Amino acid sequence: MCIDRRFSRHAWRVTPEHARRLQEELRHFVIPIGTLSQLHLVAGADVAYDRPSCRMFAGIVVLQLPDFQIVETRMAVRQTTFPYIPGLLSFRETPALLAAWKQVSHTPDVLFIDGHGLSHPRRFGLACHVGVLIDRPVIGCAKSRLIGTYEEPPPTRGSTSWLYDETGHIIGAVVRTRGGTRPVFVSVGHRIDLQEAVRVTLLCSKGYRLPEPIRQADQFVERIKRARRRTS
DNA sequence: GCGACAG
DNA sequence: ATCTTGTCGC
Repeated sequence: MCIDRRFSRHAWRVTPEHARRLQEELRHFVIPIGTLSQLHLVAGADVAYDRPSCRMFAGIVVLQLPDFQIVETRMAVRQTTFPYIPGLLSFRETPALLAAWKQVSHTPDVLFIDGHGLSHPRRFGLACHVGVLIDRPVIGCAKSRLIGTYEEPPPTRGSTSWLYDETGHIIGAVVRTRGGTRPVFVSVGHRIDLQEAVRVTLLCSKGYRLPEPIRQADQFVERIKRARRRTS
């Protein structure tokens, strides 16, 4: 029986209440400023789940610019130990992502994470959590909204609009990385400002909706999962 | 109580 | 995220 089913019955180390308290504590360590002095190596991180075995496959792919050639791929497998709860995603995926990160030898100039950063209920989404722990520039790039309001950006590639919180403060950007398709939600993860995050996201978008680093990480973990689906 | 809700 | 084949459209 996997953790998602045990959830309603009992036992984990960190309860949702505790997790939220930790986010309120850790949010103060996020550095929402900074620009990249160079952009030679970029990386993307993502996680895939295998329902039946309750395992998760975290992967990190490092690419070199300007050709986007893959220079390194690393992965880690972990048993799922925390349920998916909107706003607490990092407590589910961070352990596996960190395990994969520790194996990376080509330290990238920036890391793209598949999820939100500051555009989060407590301003501490997955991108911030991972960013603070590895203390490296991280950009949060999510495929859908978690919180905030925004106006649909023009349908042409490169157009953007801001994402605001209930107070009217900017917490992220809605970016059209490709014409004719839904935009992505970019936010600060760590050690980079929003403007720079948007700029780099567009620079790394190679004709697809998802920035190339994340798209590659996506395919990578998907392949790993299929290849190991029958092993235990 | 009702609707929203990253992956 | 995952379950899943073909199909409509640029």
